[in-house]
Amino acid sequence: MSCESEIVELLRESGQRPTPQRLMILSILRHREGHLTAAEILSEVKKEYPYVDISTIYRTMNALKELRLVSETDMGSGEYSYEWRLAESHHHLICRQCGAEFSFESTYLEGIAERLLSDYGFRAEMDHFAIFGICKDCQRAATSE
Amino acid sequence: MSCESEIVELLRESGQRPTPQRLMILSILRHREGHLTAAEILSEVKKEYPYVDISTIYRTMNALKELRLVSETDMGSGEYSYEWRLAESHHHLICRQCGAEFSFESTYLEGIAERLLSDYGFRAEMDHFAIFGICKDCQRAATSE
DNA sequence: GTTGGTGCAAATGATTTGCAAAAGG
DNA sequence: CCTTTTGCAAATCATTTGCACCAAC
Repeated sequence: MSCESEIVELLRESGQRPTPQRLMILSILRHREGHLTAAEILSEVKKEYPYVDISTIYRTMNALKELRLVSETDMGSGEYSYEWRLAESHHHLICRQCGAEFSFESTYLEGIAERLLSDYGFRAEMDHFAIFGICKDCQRAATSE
Repeated sequence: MSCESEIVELLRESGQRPTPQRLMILSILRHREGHLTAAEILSEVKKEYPYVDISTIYRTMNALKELRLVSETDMGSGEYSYEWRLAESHHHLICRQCGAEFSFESTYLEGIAERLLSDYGFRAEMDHFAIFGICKDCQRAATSE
């Protein structure tokens, strides 16, 4: 991949080592669209190298989180989801009734970060939001009861 | 309290019973500003009645969550925070460097829910958001390094 | 009485950690 | 070599659950 070397560089700069495990994890994060849980990443990596441990996934995710290369999102399932941050920015609508997920473009939230910066001096990182609510279908079902 | 009876009514309507434990929990949620973790609620309730169990707190929070009386928010600490939903709506800015918390008015996000409803038919519940980023002081510290 | 709620203890499940061995630079 | 990372196993920690007893209606 074209930007593989940039990432290796980034890891090195922060005193970290581009081990094969990490490169496999990175490749999976970058080539699979959307968010993955630690367990999902683990099972993908195991296809290539069955000896990886879940702790390595978590340790890698924490390292990448600090480098701001991945985002960690609470999708309401009890486990976190991770996503490559340089993917096209978007957010999620999650129906708390039927569990359906929709994504929407980040343009909806664009103005907010600017206002928070000018009003509070706070540099908000609005990468990957999960917004809970009720979807169209469940609303219809509720009113027709 | 003035609206105590309304809440008791709400519980009854959904087939639930206003037990002393629940009333204590409700009172704490309504009289303490801001968000509380399950453990914090527990220790408050224990001041009055030392036999409560943490499981009762969780069961009550889940019941109140379903009645939409409390919100549950991931504040990034590894445990959820709960808050009385009818409190004045606001959101949180949390600095991921120093951990400082600021709140901001819900007006910032008001337009978004409307747009999500008209564009996607999704009724978003944007009660109590936690937005992570870098606060003013930590930005200043970073640039002056 | 019947249903729902509590306390307790035990289970669960995600995430973290200690440690000795292996690998990177 | 010296430092970081790994795999493994064990620990941790928040949350949930089974169950017998109790309380509300």
